Amino acid sequence: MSDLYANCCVDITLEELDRPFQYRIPDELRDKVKVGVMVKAPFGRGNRTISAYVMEISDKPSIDKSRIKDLSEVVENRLHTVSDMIELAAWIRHSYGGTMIQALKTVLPVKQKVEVKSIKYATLAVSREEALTYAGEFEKRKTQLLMANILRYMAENSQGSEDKSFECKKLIELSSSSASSLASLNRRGLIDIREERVFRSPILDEIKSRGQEESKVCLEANAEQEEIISKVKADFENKTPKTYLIHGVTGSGKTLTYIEIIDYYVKAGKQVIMLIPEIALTMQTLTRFYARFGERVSIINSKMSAGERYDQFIRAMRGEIDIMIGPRSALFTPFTHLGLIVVDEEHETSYKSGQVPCYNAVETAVHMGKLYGLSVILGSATPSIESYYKAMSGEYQLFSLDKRASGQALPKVYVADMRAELKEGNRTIFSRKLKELMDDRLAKGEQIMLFLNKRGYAGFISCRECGQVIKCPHCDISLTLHRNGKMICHYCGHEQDAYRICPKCGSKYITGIKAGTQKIEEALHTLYPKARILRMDKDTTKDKHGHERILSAFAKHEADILIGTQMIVKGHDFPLVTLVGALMADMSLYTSTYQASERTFQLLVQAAGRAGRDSKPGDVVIQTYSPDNYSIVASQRQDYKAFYDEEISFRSLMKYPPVEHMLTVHISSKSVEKLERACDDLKVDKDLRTSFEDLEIMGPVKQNAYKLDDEYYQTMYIKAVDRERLSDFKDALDLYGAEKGLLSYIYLTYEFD
DNA sequence: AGCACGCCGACT
DNA sequence: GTCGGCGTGCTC
Repeated sequence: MSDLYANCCVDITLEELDRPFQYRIPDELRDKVKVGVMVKAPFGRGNRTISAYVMEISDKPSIDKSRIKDLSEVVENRLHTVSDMIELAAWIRHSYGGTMIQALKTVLPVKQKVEVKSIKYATLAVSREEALTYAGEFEKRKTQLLMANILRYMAENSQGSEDKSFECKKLIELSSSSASSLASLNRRGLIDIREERVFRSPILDEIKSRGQEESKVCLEANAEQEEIISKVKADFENKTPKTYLIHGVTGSGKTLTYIEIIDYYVKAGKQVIMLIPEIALTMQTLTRFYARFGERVSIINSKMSAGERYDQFIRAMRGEIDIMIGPRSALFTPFTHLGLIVVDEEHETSYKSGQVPCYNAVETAVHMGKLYGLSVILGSATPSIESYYKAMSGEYQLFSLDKRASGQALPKVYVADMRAELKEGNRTIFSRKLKELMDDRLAKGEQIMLFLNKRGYAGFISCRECGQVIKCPHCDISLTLHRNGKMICHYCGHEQDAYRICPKCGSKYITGIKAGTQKIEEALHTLYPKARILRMDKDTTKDKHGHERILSAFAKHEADILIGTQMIVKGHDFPLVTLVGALMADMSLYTSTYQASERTFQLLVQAAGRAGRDSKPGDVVIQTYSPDNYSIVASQRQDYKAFYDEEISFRSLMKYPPVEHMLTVHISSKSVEKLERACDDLKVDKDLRTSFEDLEIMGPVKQNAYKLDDEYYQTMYIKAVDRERLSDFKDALDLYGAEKGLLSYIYLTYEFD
């Protein structure tokens, strides 16, 4: 019998090793080795044992037979995953970067080894004086200079505290020595090396059950909902599954629609994954699913340990459950008869992973739909521009739910023009309309939420008299004020002196805007000495459960007014809140990203949705310096379509996604000089530019936070009509870095759209 | 990443 | 000679 070979992906996260390695399958392992299984194999000169995943099995060797080693063993008792998952991992690697092993690990239901991420620390094992003596001797011998460097550095930097510890990686850098000299010192017993496990900080504990049940859940689908349900059913029966986008205003009964469709799939013997932003994983939603599907539903969340999550995956694999509900990681539940993926609140940013590979769960779900022939339903009250654009172009089928299921009216929204308030002598933070409504609610004993939009506060410059915000003439993105008195665009690098007077109206009230939740609290105290006020921001939520403590206190009506930033507008239901004030609503309009308007609109619509959830009607006051801006106007009318039309014409004019595609390249280094030299070279490199003439390449330019954690950053933006060209550019840039030998001290990270 | 190999200066 | 630090190169 001829030999069989396994092409494996080794479990070492390193660019150079990100390619298949081939091993011979020994006869006794033949029936155990399958695509997707985890194996142990000898690797490197020392034949140390490493883990690997089998990607492919073939009968011919791809390199000289003598160089191929045997697999040592198959790691059993793990979930074997179908080759589909490997294809998916390959797509994730290609689309979002990183190494294959990183992509595989996000996709495969592997019992993560309790995040064995650890940091090593070194401590002097001898006194400072002795260390210096040793260093002197090492220097004398002229051959152990690096060890001397380390000792000297440690001795000099541990004044005062005797057993100060140094992070090994940094120590090596700062004392310009090497890993082997550090190991040598350890062997000699001059230093101690201690390893400390680092646990990733879990996503804020925000899901604690609220305990209040939704009183009137409509159990019957109405005509609007029924139309969606029957259309999706029909597509399923005709075996033409599609991707659908449901645009439904708050309270229009999206969840009921999902439940009906899910029920249909489950009855047809299919399994379902439902993604929910972590923040919205409340008891309210979950109890509805339990009520309908009972034990056939499972939930995973970030509070669960790796082991608990793994157990749920095993249940899914065995077919013990039909529905998995969870955050983005639930997307990779290893169902064997998956038929449908639902993504609720699809516009939420938490669907983008923060770690490599930075996959977007919405895009990935849609891709999985195509790959495996699944129906995919995306739902939101404020769909992302990307998704709506795809719905408009016919890639997704669009459904709208325009009416509230209960027939209740949407809150009344007022816009307060803060320029007019100033002109008419009101110098306080609150507009007269907001003040009037606050008086009223406090008198009635109803609750108020004040939402301070601080998102992306980055020192942009605006005129308090006319509301003019200074923007880049090339990018239509607000300029940021730097300490040196210059205004800079960090997309294209445009730079000019800061204005002293407003270029539009000549007013001298042109400044960077400042405000904070404390200021608002103080103002409220003066205005309403008797009102009970809660403030939620970084200061008041420092301790572990600060967040929940404040929210539950407010829910119990222990306060009349809640002040906070973004964190108070998402997913919390407070039935007694009948007034929402959005202060500085336009703040997020001028962040330096092309999504500024989209974020603003979404935030305002969501904030507005907090008012009048119960029987009493709600009011909303939006305070702004730019009442004419389309995101403000559209959010006042709660008119998504109007907002979308304006926004998409802006995006196509400026060639921003989704009309065209954009790649952000972060270039970083520990050394300023090396970074600047490399970036200057890059700016003028002909080869790269001539082979990518069809792309618009901007930068590299210095970032706003130029230095971060001892690392210096510059950024490049590349725009292209075709997304594939951006992937090409990424590969070319990687190659450029490798050829010029830059990669040892310069890091490149990529971000698409 | 982590290991072995080999160069080269220093010391017996 | 030979010991050992430290840079280099490679991994099926």
